[in-house]
Amino acid sequence: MAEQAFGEALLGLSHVIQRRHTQICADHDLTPAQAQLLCMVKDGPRRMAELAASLGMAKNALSQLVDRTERRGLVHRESDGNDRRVITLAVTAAGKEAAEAVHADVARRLPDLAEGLSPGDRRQLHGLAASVAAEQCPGRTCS
Amino acid sequence: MAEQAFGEALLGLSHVIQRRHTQICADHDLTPAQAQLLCMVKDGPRRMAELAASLGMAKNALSQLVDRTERRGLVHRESDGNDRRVITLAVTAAGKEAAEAVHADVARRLPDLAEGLSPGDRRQLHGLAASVAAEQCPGRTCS
DNA sequence: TATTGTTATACTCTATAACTATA
DNA sequence: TATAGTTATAGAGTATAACAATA
Repeated sequence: MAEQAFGEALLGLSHVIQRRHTQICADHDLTPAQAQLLCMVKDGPRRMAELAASLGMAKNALSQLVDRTERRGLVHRESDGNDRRVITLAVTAAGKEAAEAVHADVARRLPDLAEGLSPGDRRQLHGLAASVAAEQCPGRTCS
Repeated sequence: MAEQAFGEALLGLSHVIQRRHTQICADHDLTPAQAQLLCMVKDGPRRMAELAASLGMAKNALSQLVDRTERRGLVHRESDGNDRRVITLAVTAAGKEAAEAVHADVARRLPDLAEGLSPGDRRQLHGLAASVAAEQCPGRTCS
């Protein structure tokens, strides 16, 4: 068994997680980007600028992602009224349903990746992953 | 501090790793896909079909990735001689240099993500990540 | 003038289907 | 006929730059 450096091990873990997540999203006819967007608006409308910042993407990239997601009937743009420059994004009923289905499936199927570990090791990994993610990217609990 | 489910914690960890890796690749003027390709051919030529299987992508998708990478002067196609259908892919000098630079940078900078952990926790995470990655995706040690 | 969001354009990545050349 | 690889086409994602409307 080759000694694998820490960096490579993290990268390998990330790859298997990403691959499984993409599959889960695809099973619900979603791309990962759209699933993430839905997750952030499923509990109430949010401004475009706020979403772009949370997603770590430029506002124009978000605008294009929203275009595609809106075309699928999963979200819709709304005017805010007070400031007429502002657009808020809300989920549709179909979007909310999809978001919750993916979220449940992530919780159910992603942990399978660690099925080869002992229960104690799984708990360890759970805690360490949460700790690193929280430190590097605070306020980002999304499927 | 919100209780984060295991699936969400894994996803959060994967996101921060992926983001950092993409940045490291970009610092060397590479995309993650191209860096991965370079990594697989940097120690000797490989057949297209073999590469496609290793990368988990269809052979036509690989052909296109190779097109872009070859256009940048990082790899080049060679005929195998024996079977004239076969094409082998080799790195150029520039490609080899880039591959090794990225590889070194991954080893140097990716572990920083875990800098908030104790040395013991880092060792734990290292072992657990390597174990899960090896089980889910054997033979895949690549930057 | 500064801010919010969009449009235009370009490039990467990946997928499906149809294709060429060799075996 | 089967295999190795390519080409055509399309859609998703993201980036930069220029733009429109509102404050």
